[in-house]
Order: sequence, then C-alpha cells, then structure tokens
Amino acid sequence: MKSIIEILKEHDIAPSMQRVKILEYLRNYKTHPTADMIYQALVDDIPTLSKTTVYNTLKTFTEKGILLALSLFENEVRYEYNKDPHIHFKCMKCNKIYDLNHSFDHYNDNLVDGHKILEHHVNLKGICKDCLKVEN
Amino acid sequence: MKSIIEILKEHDIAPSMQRVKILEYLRNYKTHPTADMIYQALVDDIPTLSKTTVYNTLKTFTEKGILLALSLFENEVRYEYNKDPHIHFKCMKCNKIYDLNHSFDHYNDNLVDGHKILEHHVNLKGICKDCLKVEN
DNA sequence: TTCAACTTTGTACCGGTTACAAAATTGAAA
DNA sequence: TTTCAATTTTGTAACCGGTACAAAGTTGAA
Repeated sequence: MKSIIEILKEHDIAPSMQRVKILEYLRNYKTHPTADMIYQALVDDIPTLSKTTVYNTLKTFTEKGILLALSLFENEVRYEYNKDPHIHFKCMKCNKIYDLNHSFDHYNDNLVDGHKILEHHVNLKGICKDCLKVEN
Repeated sequence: MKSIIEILKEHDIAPSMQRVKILEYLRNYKTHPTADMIYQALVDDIPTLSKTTVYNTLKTFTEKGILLALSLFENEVRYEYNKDPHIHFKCMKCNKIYDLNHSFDHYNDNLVDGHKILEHHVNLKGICKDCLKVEN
C-alpha cells in the first residue's frame, strides 16, 4: 500500500506531521468523521494541535481530491478517504452511517437533461439491518 | 388549486398570517430557499416578522409533511414544497439548483443490503446547461 | 367578557466553521 | 552551515445558521 507521505507528495502537499496524522486517521478509520472527531482523536498524540489546522488540512485535502466532503443528513460536514464508488445509508434509529456498494457512475461525465454531471451523491435513510432485528 | 388556508387546516395547523405568507412563498417560488431567504423576502411585507417565527414555522411544516427539508451540498438547510418525486442538481458554476424529474422510488420501502429504506436523496453536481453554453 | 391555549417576538446563546495575525517550521540559496 | 523567505501551525476572535427561553401578543371557545 502506498505510504501516506507518497500520497501527499503526489498531490503536491508538503507532508507535515499534522497532515500525515490526519490523512492516516482518515485512511484507517472509515467512520465518516467530522473535523471535531478527527481533532479529538489526534489531540492526545499531538498536544499542540489546533482545530484550525484540522479545518485547513481537510480543506486542502478536499481541494486536491484526496478526500470527499459529504453533506449527509445533518448540519455538519463529514469527510471520507476517496475510494471505490459507493453510496451512503444512514440509520434513523442508531445514526450509524453505512457505505453501500451501489454505483451510480453511469451518471458521471454524462449529460442529464443537458447538464454535465461531475459528481453524484446518493443518500439513503431508513432503519438498518441491526435495528430491524431489535425491533422484532 | 387548494387555498393555503385549506392546506394548513388539513394538516392541523392554525392559519396565522405569518404561516400563510410563508407557505404561500414556498408554493410560489420554487427556489429551495433557506430560512433566511424566506425571512428577507417577507420582512418588508410583515415588518414585525421574527426569524425565530420563520424557523419555528418551517420546523412545524416539515414535521407535518407539508415541506421537505433538504441537506443539499452546503451547510444550510433548504426547504421545498412537497411535490412529485424528483432529484436535485446543483451547478458548480452558477450555484443554481435544478429539480430533475428522475425518480428513485424503487428504493423506498424496499430492503437494500438488509436495510429498510424510507427516504432517498439523490444530489447531482456539475455544470448546468446554461453555463455549458457560455463556456463554449 | 374572560381566560387558557397558542403564536409570535426579541434576546441570548450554541456549535461548527472561518478570518486573521503572530509564532514556529521548513527548505533552498548563498 | 547559515540565512531568510515561504509555508505551516497556532490561538483568538468573530461569523453565521440555528435553537432556547421567556415575555408579549393574539385567538377563540366557554
């Protein structure tokens, strides 16, 4: 697997310690974390870490295409390491977010009603497998 | 067409002046406005209008199923008068939001990977028809 | 007419995010 | 190796969408 430093360099980003740790976290934990969750997870390791750094770094990574910024169903941005095409499902009961391997890539780079589609975000909402079990 | 007052009564909502004007605005202007846009549009007409009233009213309407609250691509909620199933497209250049008449209703009330789907939100992003013309 | 229930309003506050300037770090030229 | 400009990080203050709350206003049925 490519090293974090390699990935950063490929995207013209200087591999500072903070940037390496943040990207490492996002690659390891696929939990669609918020900026604050990332900050909380790393501040023990980097006691001087500033939230502004986390926000700046996530912005940079997103602009350079390393991360995807998700507007899921609440009023906060969540981030994920860019990977195979998938869609999101959020459980209305336990609030867990699942990745589903359904692709809508037939949209991308195509025209729909004359509009050129560059990104697609499919967000499903309902009751997840596990919560369905508990209900019955 | 049903009157605004009828619609409110059908949903067990007392038709106050503020509520009528807010719903009227949303039914007339299909621009997916934010709470603040609605406030700005109505405050000349109702000089004592409070933003809290707009927020309260939108919350009530959404709970009663008159409106849909959309988490589109930014960090602010946008509202629309509930109508035929459709998906959203946002132009990355002019920021206009279009409704597209594509239905994904085959999802609803079905199981996907064992999860029960109750809502689906499909948000496309790209360059709209009009901006494509200007580009060339 | 009365009065309780409901609605609206204004203020203060909250939490996620950004602006900004100072401090720290880096890395390439000398 | 030293220097110094460019980059990165940090902390504080501010911004902005949204909510809590209590007071004031309005409504409608007894």
